[in-house]
Amino acid sequence: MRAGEKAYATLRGDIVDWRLPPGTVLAEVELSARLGVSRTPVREALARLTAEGLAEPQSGRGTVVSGISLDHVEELFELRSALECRAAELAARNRDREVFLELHRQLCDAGRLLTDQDPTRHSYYRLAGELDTAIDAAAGNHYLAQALKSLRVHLVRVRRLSKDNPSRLREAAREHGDIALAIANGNATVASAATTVHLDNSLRHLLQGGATP
Amino acid sequence: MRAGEKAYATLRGDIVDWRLPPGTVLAEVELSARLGVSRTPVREALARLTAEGLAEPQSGRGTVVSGISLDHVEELFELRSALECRAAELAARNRDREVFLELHRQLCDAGRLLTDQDPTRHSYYRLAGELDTAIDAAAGNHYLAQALKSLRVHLVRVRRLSKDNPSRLREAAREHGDIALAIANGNATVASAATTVHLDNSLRHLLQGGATP
DNA sequence: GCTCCCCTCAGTGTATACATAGATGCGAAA
DNA sequence: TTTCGCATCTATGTATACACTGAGGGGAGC
Repeated sequence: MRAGEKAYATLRGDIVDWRLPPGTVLAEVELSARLGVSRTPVREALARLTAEGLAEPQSGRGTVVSGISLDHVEELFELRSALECRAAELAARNRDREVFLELHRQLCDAGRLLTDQDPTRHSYYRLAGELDTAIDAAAGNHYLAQALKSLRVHLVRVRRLSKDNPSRLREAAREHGDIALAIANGNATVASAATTVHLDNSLRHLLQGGATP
Repeated sequence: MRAGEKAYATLRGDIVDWRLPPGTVLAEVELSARLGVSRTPVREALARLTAEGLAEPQSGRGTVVSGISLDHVEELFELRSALECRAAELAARNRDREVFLELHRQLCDAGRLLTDQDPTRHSYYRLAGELDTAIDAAAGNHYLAQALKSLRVHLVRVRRLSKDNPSRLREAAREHGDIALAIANGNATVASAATTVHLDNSLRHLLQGGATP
């Protein structure tokens, strides 16, 4: 792997997983020593992180990990809602019916995924991610997919703001199932509405300190 | 101005104004010679352009100006519609009534701006830009504004795909006036609907080879 | 004559040296 | 004692040298 790519991936992971909390100073010389590469690829990585909004230039000198708080979450969800509702509408028009029926079946059955001893909820989040991927693919819009991709980075960070809550995750799985079913049925209006409902529930639980996938 | 900033601004302008058409190879050594800076700031500029989608890595080696065609325009407008409709709704809720009433007045009077001998339609596009800025500010959503900002770069490129059409511009001004009025009235539903109508008209005229601001 | 392999070269990837600007701390003066 | 100014220093901005990879062309073999 290229050194610049490695530096970027490492820093991005560290920021998203809160190993580098907001406000952390990203000094080029220190990072190049820690990551074992020279300053040039580190600079490239910092530029990419800044473009994504994960880092910010600090008063014209230096770079710091960008802050994210519950104040920002409402704005983030407003954008998310706009993008995901539209994606769901487009997906409902162009979808492969069988794909979303299968996702619907799996999501209805997701309760089992949450009863086992998987503390990271890995299998659940993977299924939710598959729904996102399927919607992006069915929507067939490169620009929309790109906008959603850059948005999801921030959403992963936000997820760490609060603890997972099994009962909320089960509700969320059901809501995801509603979305998948509406898309399978080719009903754009219902798909958009189900997405709106899901995001509103997620946001409220998140602001209450509950779980919000 | 910093060399990297200068290189970025120059290349960005050249790409947006079609002086560097899609497919143009952006070679680091050639650019550093042409721009009078070393390869380091050129690399920084190319990285930023790639992140914005104005340039693309070519088969793992080199960078080329990204293509944009009428095939992409529909996708671009789909994303634009999702973002601008939501922005209009938010603006309608939080707006300063007087600001948008004033914009409405100016837009209703925009016919005069188009009758004079301004071939670049500078004064008209400036007014349209003021409406965009006012909506972004009233919406009060940093993430949404950022998404719209990165989208508008591509829209400027698209504008060059077709010639300006005075009669379409006059219609567009009226549509903009409708949007401003709905926002001034605090009616989110109408603001969103007016935006949808405006974008649909713009897209259809663009695809017919007419003007589309 | 065609195809495959090797050599060359061009251009990117990385490292490092040097320039420069902003910040910080210390000292002096009011 | 406090404030202002200067010096120093640290971290970034830029340039350049070197390494390496991938592509393209030419030659040889089948």
